[in-house]
Amino acid sequence: MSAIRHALTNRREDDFAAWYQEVVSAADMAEESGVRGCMVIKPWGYGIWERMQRLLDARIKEAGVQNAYFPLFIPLSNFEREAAHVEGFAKEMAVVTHHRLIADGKGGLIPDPEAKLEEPLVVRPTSETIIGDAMSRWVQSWRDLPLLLNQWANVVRWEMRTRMFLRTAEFLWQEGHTAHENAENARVETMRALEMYRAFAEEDVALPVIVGEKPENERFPGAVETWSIEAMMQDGKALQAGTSHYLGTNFATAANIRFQDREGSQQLAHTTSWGLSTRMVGALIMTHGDDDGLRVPPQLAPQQVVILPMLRGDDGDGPLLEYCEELRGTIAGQQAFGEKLRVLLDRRSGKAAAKRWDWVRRGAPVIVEVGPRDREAGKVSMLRRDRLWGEGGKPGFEAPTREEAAQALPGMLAEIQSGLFDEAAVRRSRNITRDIDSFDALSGFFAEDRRYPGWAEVQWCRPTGPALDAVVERLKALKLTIRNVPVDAEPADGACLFSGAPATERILVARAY
RNA sequence: CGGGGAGUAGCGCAGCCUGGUAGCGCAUCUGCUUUGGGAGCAGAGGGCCGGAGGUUCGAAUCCUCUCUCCCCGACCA
Repeated sequence: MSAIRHALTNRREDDFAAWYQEVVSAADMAEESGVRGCMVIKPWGYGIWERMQRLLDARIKEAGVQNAYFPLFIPLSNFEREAAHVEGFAKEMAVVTHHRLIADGKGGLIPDPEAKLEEPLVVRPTSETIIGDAMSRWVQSWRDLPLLLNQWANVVRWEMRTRMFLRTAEFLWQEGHTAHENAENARVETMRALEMYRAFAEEDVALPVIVGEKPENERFPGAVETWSIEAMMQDGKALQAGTSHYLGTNFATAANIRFQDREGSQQLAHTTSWGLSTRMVGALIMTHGDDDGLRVPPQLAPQQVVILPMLRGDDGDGPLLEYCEELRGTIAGQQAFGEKLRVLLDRRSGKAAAKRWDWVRRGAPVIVEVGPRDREAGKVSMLRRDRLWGEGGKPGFEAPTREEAAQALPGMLAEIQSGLFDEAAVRRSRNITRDIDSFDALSGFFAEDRRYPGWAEVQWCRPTGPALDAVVERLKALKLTIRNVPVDAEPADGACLFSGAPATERILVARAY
């Protein structure tokens, strides 16, 4: 046993679910709201989401996609138009039926029966239908295409079982919606968005992902093809971190998105949609968190450096704060990742040593503590969140001069960013097995007592219809799902794990969130 | 939505079985001491016990309903 006294009470290896919840609250990210499945996202958690928004939004705009905003409410008749879409979402819709409340005579309020809506409105679970409606008006000619739109919005899906950030009834996301002249162009856009998500996940979130196509049974309701990026959490489970769909002409047919082509005839547009949500914050926690709380990759940290003066409530505080303020200014003048460093001087009274653990739990990448002796020596005490523990179970402080510290920070933050990615990538590759060639071997690999089973990449022959259903059922008995067909996998060279027929491709099989 | 568990101070919990004016630890505030690594001592503040009904002289405690959270399952972009 180590002498380390961790900042959290739950250990990942003991109870991963309890640990996850402790991080969410101990890192001050979010809390329950009293409304089923809905959470309050607190400043530190929302600050991380805002960083995600900023970095992903830049990538979206770089691709020539424009932001717009569409209504929260969708007329029921509008939503009804695409059959598969309806079937996929109808079970989890919030519906608005009245527009006024009246007193119930017992001190409460009830919906006014006189104020019933002629047509109910549904709260968007996603916006294909209402954006399709707009597109049908905006698209008249081939010259109007491609139409590339995105919106940052909240959506509501009445989930039966919710978990903070991972599956909430209301969540925040961006949804891209594009319309194109033909299938090829739409497919190119589908893959562009997918690659954008991969780059965002790996470069900004430090989250290694596997890019691939979802099997038929996992497709978005109404899609022709669904693609995903899949990430491995520290308990070995998979999390879908972003998806991109080629919708064919399904939604164009439903919404009547037609245009006159170059030859003068009417054509249906081919559309795509792609989304990434606050679920990514959950992925961040379960990938980079440790037994002392969250570790935020510097690219996403609302504050990359936190300065903690050792205040004593005496005459020494003034000069010390002055020294820290100068340090803050010097650091803020530095750049990392092409942006000014985000640095906070935490002036709250109280011992630095006590406040330190707040910032450790929140996962600020670098903590700089400064005491009177540091000031006299022109130094600081620096602590990296990714190398928290030093010798003897004590925090691993370093003591550079103030100038050295400021100069070292940009490189240090870049190192932390890539270090977090490398750590996650190593863990993932260590936990993907590729040598399973029978269903029995698969069962054994995912036996109940295996705490961290990881993922299996196996070969199959891409069955469809009832044959696929049978495969899905067999996997379900092992609590497994097909995550995707990785685009980077080796070609098949053996037999299908399920049918014994010659395999056509490799799939990723895992337990999932 | 089915099975199980839980809601009492900011956080973690005891009290409930056997009804009698609400308690502990941490945190907070005040004072003194301490002062380079998650301080010590003393004192203080803070809760209509998730909510609504009911039983009772009296309900955190017993009964009914309801809301929310957690775990397992079903469902699931």
